[in-house]
Order: sequence, then C-alpha cells, then structure tokens
Amino acid sequence: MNRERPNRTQLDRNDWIEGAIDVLAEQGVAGLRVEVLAKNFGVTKGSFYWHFKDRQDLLEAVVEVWKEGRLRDIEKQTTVAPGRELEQIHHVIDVYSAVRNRKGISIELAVRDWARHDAKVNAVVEEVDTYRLECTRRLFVQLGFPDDEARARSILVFAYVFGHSLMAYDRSQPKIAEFKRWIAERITGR
Amino acid sequence: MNRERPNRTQLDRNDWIEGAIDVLAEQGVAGLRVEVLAKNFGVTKGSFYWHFKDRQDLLEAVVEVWKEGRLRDIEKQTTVAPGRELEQIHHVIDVYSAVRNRKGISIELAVRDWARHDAKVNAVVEEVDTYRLECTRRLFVQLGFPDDEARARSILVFAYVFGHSLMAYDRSQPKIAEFKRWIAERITGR
DNA sequence: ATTTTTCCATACGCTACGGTACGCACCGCT
DNA sequence: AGCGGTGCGTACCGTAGCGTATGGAAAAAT
Repeated sequence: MNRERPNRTQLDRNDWIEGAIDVLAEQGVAGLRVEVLAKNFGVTKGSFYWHFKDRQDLLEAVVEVWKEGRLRDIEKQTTVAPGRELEQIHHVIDVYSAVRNRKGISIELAVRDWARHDAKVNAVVEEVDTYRLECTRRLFVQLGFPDDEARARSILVFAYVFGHSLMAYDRSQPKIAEFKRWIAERITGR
Repeated sequence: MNRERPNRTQLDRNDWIEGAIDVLAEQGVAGLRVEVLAKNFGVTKGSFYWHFKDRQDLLEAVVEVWKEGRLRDIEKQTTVAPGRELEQIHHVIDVYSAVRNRKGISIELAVRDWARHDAKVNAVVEEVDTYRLECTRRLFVQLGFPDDEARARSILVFAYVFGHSLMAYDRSQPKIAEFKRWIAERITGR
C-alpha cells in the first residue's frame, strides 16, 4: 500500500479518497488514520488538512464515493439485453463470491461493518442495498417470476453472496466450484 | 453497558471476559479498551492487570470462550430426535435471522470482522464454521439428500443467515416474514 | 518580475490508551 | 495478634493519533 509518487505531481482530494479506500479494504475504518495515509503517499498530514477539514470530512467523502461507485455498478450490471437476464444474475453471484475481486469484497465487508456502528453510513448502505434488490428483482420479473417471489429471490442472492464471503471454511476443497454452481442454480432455478 | 456492582464481590477473570463480549457485540474489537472495560465495571485497570497479563491475553480469552460457546450451541442445535431434522434446520435459520437474538448476531459479525484482520481468530472461526457445516450436513443427509447436495445446502444455510444479518434493506416491510419463509423453504425444500 | 495562490513541511499541544510500579486495604490462616 | 496473599487504586511513563499554527517553496496569475 505504498502510493508514493517519485517526483510526481500534487495530490488532490480524489487521490486521498482512493488511497483511503485501499486502506479501508485492507484494514477497515479503524485503519483509516490520517498520519498513516500521509505516510503511504510519502507526504505529511500538512497536505491532508489542506484538502480536508478533518478526518470526518474524509470519511464522509469515502462513503459518498463508495455509494456513487456502487450505484453505477449496479446500474451497469442490471441493464441487460432481453434474454440474458439469467446469465447476468449468475454473473453477479460469481463476481461477488469469486477469489478475484478480493478487494471489492473487502470494501463491501468493511463498509458494512462500519455501517453497524455509524447511522449515517448505515443509511447509505441501506440505500445501496435497496437499489440492488430493486434492480435484481426486475431481472427476476423479466424472467417470468411473480413479483413477490422475485423480491424474495433477490434478497437471497445478496444475502448469499455477502454471507459467503463472510464464512471461513476450507475454500480449497476440490468440489467447492461444484457446490457454488449448485447453489447458484438453486437460487435462480425453478 | 454499565456493569457496576453496588457493594458487590470481587471480579474474576470470567466477569471480565463476559463484559468484554458485551462490548464486542456493541462496538467490535476496536471498542475493547482496557480502561473502558474497567470503567464499565466501576474499577480501574489495576484490577484488569491483576487478572490478565495484557490486552492480548484478554482478546485470546474472549475468542476461546466464544469458540467453546459456539461449539456447544452447535452441538445442541444439531443433535435432534429422528424426524425433526427439517424442523431443526428451520429453527436455526430462524434464530440467526431474527430480530431477537440481536446480541448473538452482533457477536457473530464482530468476531468475523475481527477474523479478517487476525489470522489466529480466523483459524478459530474456520474451525467453528467447519463444525457448523458438518453438523448441518448430517441433518440434510438424514433427510435423505445425497452427500454433496447436503454439503452445498449447509453452505447455503449459513451464507444466507450471516449475509442476511449483514444487509441493510427495509426490514419493516410487511411481507418480510413471508419472504423469509419462502427463502427458508427454498433452501431446505426439494 | 512581482504578487498571489496552491500545496506541503515542521513543530506543537492535547487526549486516549497500553503497560508498569508500588501502595494499601481486606481476608483467611496460623 | 501477626502475616502473607489477593484484589484493586494511584501515579506515572511512553506512544499513537487528531488537530492547529505557521512558514516556505513552487506554480500560476498579473
């Protein structure tokens, strides 16, 4: 996590936020210390307090950027050509429970843990989750499921993917891939 | 979280550990500060350092107690009279996704977040999860499912319940209970 | 070429917290 | 009564981290 810039330009607010998100993924909110971030960039906190009022200012910016990024991603992942809805849902399940995208999952979990102790963050997560559920529900509806069932299935989709990345069983079992496929089929199938 | 004892007896190691687990549920590991715990008990940290070598000593004890408690619970929840397996699985799903048992869920999530940044804790969680999956797998097998499918279903059970308590959608919707029932049925049904 | 603005370094104060040293009251035992 | 151990209070040190004040260099504007 060394973002030092050999004879590089100045830092702007966005650089700090992105660096903060990296640390968030690795260490959670508790690791978001301004002096540590500064050291990662190879500067001092004098720079930080130029771009931000205080630490809280950074934290709020991080949540805001996370939210916008999520909303964009969700939109992109759920607007899909007719006939490819099922494929797209499977893709979402895959992405969130995959070993690649470790960083994305880490951020997701870090933000959620953060939300458990901060009402404002929780409100943002709720907004994102609601949008996720709504978009996924639409996909299921397009697949011909009744509305209520589509809602239930979309809840199951995300509860499963988030919960799966929270579990700590042996992921090196040879049949894991097979299990995942079975589960995805169980969630989306008739 | 005021555990003060009006003219009460002395504190022992277990009192400290239980107090720590309460704080863990509410604030996560980051909230486990020696001086804060002491204040909750109405004593000073002089007492703490009598019962514990250092903070790490307490943390390890907390994990150990959590692990033993979990293993006992899992055992109790999965040894069941023949014919009541399905009922028991539904009970587990219910307990973990219920609004009551808020504290139990909080502890579960706090420990899991802790495990993401501490290899030893992660090893303990892995042990607990493996045992959970194994016991639940046996229930599904007793219900007549093939072994692989029983494994996959047990993964789905806990991924769902943990993930569900991680989501932040509107839980006051009138149909939530109905959705939950649908999902539980989807997880356990043919 | 000056002036102004931007961005960062340095130095400082303050608080929270971990850990240690030591003192002291109380309690059971002989 | 005296004595040792138990359980806790008090005082202290060291460090990490937030925030502020101020200075200065370099780029941009004039």
